[in-house]
Amino acid sequence: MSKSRRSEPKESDLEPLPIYHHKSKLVRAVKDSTFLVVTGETGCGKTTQLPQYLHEAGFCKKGKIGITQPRRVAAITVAQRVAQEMGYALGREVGYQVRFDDCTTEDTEVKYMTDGCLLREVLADPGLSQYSVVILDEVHERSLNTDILLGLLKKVFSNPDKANKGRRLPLKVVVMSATMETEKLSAFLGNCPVFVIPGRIFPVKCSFGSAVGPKETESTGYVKEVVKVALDVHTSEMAGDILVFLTGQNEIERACDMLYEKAETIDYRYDVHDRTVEGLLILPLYGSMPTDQQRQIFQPPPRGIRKCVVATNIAATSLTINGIKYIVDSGFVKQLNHNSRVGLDILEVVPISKSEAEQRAGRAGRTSAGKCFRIYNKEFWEKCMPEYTIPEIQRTSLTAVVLTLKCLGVHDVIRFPYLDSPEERFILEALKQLYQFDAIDRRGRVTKLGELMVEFPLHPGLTRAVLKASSYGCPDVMLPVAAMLSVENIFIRPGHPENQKEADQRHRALGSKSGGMNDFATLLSIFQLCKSSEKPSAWCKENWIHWRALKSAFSVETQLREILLRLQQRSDFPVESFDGNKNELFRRCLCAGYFTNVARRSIGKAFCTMDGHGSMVHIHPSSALFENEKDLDWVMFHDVLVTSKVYIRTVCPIRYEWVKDLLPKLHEVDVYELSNVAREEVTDEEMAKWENKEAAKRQQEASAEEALKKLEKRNDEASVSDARARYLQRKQQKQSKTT
DNA sequence: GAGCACTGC
Repeated sequence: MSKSRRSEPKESDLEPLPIYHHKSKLVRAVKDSTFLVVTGETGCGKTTQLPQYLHEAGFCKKGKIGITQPRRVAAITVAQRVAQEMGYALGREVGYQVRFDDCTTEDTEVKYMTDGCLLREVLADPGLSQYSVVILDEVHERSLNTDILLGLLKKVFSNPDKANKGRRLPLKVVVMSATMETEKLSAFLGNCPVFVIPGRIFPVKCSFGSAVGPKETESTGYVKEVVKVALDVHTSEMAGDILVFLTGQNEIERACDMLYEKAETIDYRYDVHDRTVEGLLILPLYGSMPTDQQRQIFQPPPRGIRKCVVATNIAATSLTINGIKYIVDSGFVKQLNHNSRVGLDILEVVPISKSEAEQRAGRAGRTSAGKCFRIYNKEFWEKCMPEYTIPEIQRTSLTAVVLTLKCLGVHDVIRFPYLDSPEERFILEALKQLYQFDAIDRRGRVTKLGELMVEFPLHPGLTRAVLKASSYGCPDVMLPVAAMLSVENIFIRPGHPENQKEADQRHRALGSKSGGMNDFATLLSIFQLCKSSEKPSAWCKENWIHWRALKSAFSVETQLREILLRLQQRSDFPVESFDGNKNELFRRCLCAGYFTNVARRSIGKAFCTMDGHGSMVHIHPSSALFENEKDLDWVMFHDVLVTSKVYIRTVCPIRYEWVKDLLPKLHEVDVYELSNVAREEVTDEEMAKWENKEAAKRQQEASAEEALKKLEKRNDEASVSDARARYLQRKQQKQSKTT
């Protein structure tokens, strides 16, 4: 470990990284206070260099340096590079840990990891006693896990004397962010010092278009506009590749078709500023694309050909393409938002934030100066685009988060120090759901079951079903289903109608192989058929199944099985017995996790949900139960999709008797009481008062049947029908545009 | 009668 080896910048570039000039001051700043905010644009070297400086300064003598990243690939590639720069073998002194891949040893001193991994570590060791420094990187991205870690570290180490008691070395916390919101971060961490490192990126000139105004938003056909602008760039700008931002697979394929058609009609050999642009290489890019196809994006185009990549937001942070000089920004993104009023996750197209627009523009300035063409106008920028993207913690279901916090001893989850607090009703909804799952009791305390549940990297409903099945001794049927439901969509639905027909037929056939009336059983049988087939990847191709998704389902299932085995060795693991038929047992176990997702047959083909909102829903055409509704009364479903109708997807029939005892639980909890419980420890007297009130209320709502009638009357589907109305309006406008 | 962005444990 010679000092000189590490103290020189190892970049092959002649110019040292900007951070190099601040080395000694930076190390001093870390030593001087518990919290430090470091800010610097991409390319300043903070992610790779700071841990090396701290290592050299002796921070690893009594603990590790841990650096979190929001993405797996980033954690792995950065660790590789740092190991190389320090002259160590990866996995020894410098290592990384991500799910399914732990490349560290006990002696690892500098450890890169995903934020989710560190959160898991905190659950096992809340004081992070192994670390001398924890660095949270990319904090400006506001990922759910990073936000929670930030709150936890603040809560624990705001009182460093107390928190560092018994530690060999006081813990240092460094929070790294691109330039935005640094004052806010510093204020959050008790006005801690901020260290600014200049960046090393090239200027990007941005211009606004005229196509999209605030009143038009997504209905204007921005796809067409984006295509037009991209072609303009192609025919009038100097050499350099183009990156176009759109929102989804469908749009991207449409845009590529249009570009292809129009680029063909362009007279080849365009004379642009004395350079010859011969043609355009059009490449789509989105997450569910096969990986080898994704790789093509990175190859330089043939001589004289301009590359035009049409991508989702995947190109904003996850993938970096070299040679991009021009950005065409649609101004929209597809985002999953949780709606607590109806208890649904709704995937919708929304305008991006100003900070996100800057991020997109920045993609053109990585290797040289660039240009960014925004298709929307200045008015749209000012009136429709928020300053910053709403952080994930404010637009996601918090059930799992609240359980995690409670297990970490954070009783008052409402007044937890969030950098940005979620709305109280999101938290109340989470508390209610945890209570329904028996994960917390009426006093808001974690139950034994809750302690088991937090161990699983799954949505709490899935975990509940897995634990139920395990207590009945049949985890083998539930683990694969839970795994299949927690990975990305496994069904391929191609764009071309002929292939579509074939894919649909294949999927339907897989459904009937498993009995024909249970989508969960279909998932189980796909898992088993593929696993036992001789050539699983060929089997997937034949059946229009995503092999990549299925592979990850296999790994998830293995992981879940290991966790379960470990937990079953505990003496208090629940054991129950059942002597009905297996098919029924399977569905009953699912109900334990999904009794909130139960619907009863209503007028026509519609079903009415029992979740307290009484929304009208329809079975999705991809379900095996579709068009077999006649004999159905009660069904249970996994997820909801809002498009032309409100659809439930992944469905199976159930019997009312199975959920009869669970349904009252949907109505008995008064969330406001629960929130008071969450705020403070209640006395026995208060508790008794509350329980009396609850009992009286239960008497009033004598049966679930009655509650059901009430619900059907309430017909409280306002938000859903709003969303549906917007969708129909958009569709209509789109149609009128095309005719 | 079909409209799924991206992460992460």
